[in-house]
Amino acid sequence: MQGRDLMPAERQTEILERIRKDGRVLATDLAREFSTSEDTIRRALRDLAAQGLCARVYGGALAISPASGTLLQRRREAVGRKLALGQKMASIIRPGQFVFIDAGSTNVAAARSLPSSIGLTVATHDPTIAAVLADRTDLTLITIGGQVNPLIGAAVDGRALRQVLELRPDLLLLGICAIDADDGLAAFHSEDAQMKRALLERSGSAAIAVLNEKLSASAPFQVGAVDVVADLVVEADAPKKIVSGFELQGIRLHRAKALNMKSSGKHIVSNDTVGSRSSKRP
Amino acid sequence: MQGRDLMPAERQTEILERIRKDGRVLATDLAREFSTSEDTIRRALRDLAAQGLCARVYGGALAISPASGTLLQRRREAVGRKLALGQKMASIIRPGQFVFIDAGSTNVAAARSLPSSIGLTVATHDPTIAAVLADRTDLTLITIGGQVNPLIGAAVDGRALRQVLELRPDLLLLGICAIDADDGLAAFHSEDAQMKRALLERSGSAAIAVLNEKLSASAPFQVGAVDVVADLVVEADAPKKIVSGFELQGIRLHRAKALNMKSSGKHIVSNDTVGSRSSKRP
DNA sequence: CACAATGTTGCATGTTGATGCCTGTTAGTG
DNA sequence: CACTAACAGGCATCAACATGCAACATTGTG
Repeated sequence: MQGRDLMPAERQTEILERIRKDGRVLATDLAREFSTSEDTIRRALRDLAAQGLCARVYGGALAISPASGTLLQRRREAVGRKLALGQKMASIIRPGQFVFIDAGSTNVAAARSLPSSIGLTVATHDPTIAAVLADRTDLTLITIGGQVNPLIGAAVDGRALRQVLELRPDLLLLGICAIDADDGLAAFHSEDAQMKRALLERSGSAAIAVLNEKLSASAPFQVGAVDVVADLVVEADAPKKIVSGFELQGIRLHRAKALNMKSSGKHIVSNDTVGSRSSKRP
Repeated sequence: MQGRDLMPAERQTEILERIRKDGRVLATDLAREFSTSEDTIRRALRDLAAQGLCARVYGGALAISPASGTLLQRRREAVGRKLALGQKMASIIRPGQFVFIDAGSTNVAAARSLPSSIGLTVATHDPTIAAVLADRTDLTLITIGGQVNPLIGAAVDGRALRQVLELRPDLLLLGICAIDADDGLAAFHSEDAQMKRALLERSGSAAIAVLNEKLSASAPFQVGAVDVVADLVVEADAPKKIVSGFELQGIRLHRAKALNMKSSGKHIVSNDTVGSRSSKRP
C-alpha cells in the first residue's frame, strides 16, 4: 500500500488524486493505506471539501462533478455501479486512439477512469466530462461548443452538430437512455438523438455501457439499431437472458466487475461550510 | 552520504536536484545527509520557494509539479479570497445580459456565485466554468469548443477564436494573470493573451477581479492597457496606493467583502511569494 | 596587517501545525 | 426504537516552524 510516510500536503494530493480516479474514497480505507488515524483523514477530507475540491459524504468523500441541481441527482444515483461500468468502458480504449465521449453520467465515470499516458485524443460536447479532463496533460482534449441543453447536459445545437461533422473519431463512447434488442437505441430528447446519430455516422466504432434498468427499456426518440455498436458493457449481474439477445447480433459483450460498495446514495454533508475551521485559541 | 562540506549555493543546487528527481524532500533527511542543522535546510528551502523553484510544505518541500498539478494547485490557492472576489464580481452583472466568462479560477468562483433567475446568457471556453453552469435551467449557456490547453484550462486554438468572433457579449469577465497601472494587462501564455484580446474587442464592457498579488505584477504577454476594463474588483485589503492609480484612469472600483476565513493554503505555505518575483521590475 | 562589513551557521526562544485520543453527538441500519 | 459507525470538537503532545542572537568564516578596504 502506502509504505512511506507522507507529508500532510502530499497526502492531500494523493487523496485528491484517488478521488479523481475512483470518483469516491472511504475514510477507513485511506486511514489504513496511509497508516494514520481516521481523524487525520477526516480532517484532510474536511479541508478538501472546504476548498470545493470534493464532496464530503458520510463515510468518505465523492468527486465533485462541479454541478448542482437536477443533473446532480441523476449523477448521484447508482454511483458505484456507474463507476464499475465506467472502468470497464475505459479498458476498451486502446493507446493512441481518438475517442469521442458522448454525454451522460456513466460516461463521466468512464472519463475519470481513463488511464494516463496512453496518448489519447478525446473529444466531447459535455462540459462536465471536459472539466474532468481539462487539466490532464497526458491527453489532447477537444471540446465541442454550442448551446448547452441543461436537460441533456451537453451542447447539442446546430453549431455543435457542425463541429462534430468535422471529426472522425476511432471510437465513440455512446451514452444511451434505453436499449432493446429489437427496438434498438433510443434517447429522451430529439436533439440528443440527432446528435447521437451524427456521432455514430462519423465514428469508426461505438461502445455503450448500460445499467440494468436500461436494458430492454424504451425512449421516445430512436437513434439506431443495436448493431451499430460493437461493444456493450453491462453490469456484473445483468440478466443473461436479455444480454444473450445482444450477443446474437454479434456485439462484443463486457461484464463490469461487481464492486460491493456499502451504499450508493450517500448524503452529501456540508458542502457550503467554507469557513468551518476550528476557531483557534484567542 | 554527503561527506564533503558544501557551500550554501552548492547545497541549494543539490537540494533542487533532489527535488527534481524525487519530487519531494524532507527537511529532516536533508539535514542528516548534509550533516547540518535543520534550520539551515529550512532556510534553504525557504529561499528556493521564494524563487518559485519549489513549493514549501509542512515537513519539507515538493516539486512545483508541471505535470498534473499546476492548474489544480492554482485552483487550490487562496480559495476563500477568490470566493469573495467572485461574489462581488457576480454582483456587477445585470439581469438579461449576455456575459462571456473567461478562463481562470477566480472566474470559476464568479460562475458559482451567479444569482439565479436573472435571465442571463453566458458563454465560456473554460470547461470547468461550463460544468459549473451546465445544468442550470435559469440561464442560457453557450460553450466555445476547441483544443483545450491544459495549462490554461480552456479552449484557445483557432477554432475557439473563430467561434468567439461570432459573439458580441454585453459584458466580459476577464481573467488576468497580471495587471499594472502602467504596463496594463498581461497573461502567461501567448494563445491566452490572443484570446483575451479577441474577447475584449468583441465585448461591450469588461470587468476583472484580481487578488492582491496580481496588482502591479507583470507577465510576458501583453493583453492591453488597463483602461479597456470598466470595472475592477479587488480584495478588501488591497493597497490603497496601488488601487487609486487605477481609479485615476477612470476605472470603477469594487472592493470585495473581507471574509475572515482561516486558511486555505495551510499546507502549501505561501506559494504566493512566487508573484512577488514577477512584480519587481528592473 | 588590521578592521569593518557581510553572510552563514547553530542555538535558544516562542509560535504554529499536525496528530491521536477523548468526549459527546448524529446519521445510517435493522 | 435500539444499535453501531462515523462524526465534530476539545485537548494534550510533539514536531516543524520563524525569529533573534551570538559565534564564526569570508571578503573587501584602508
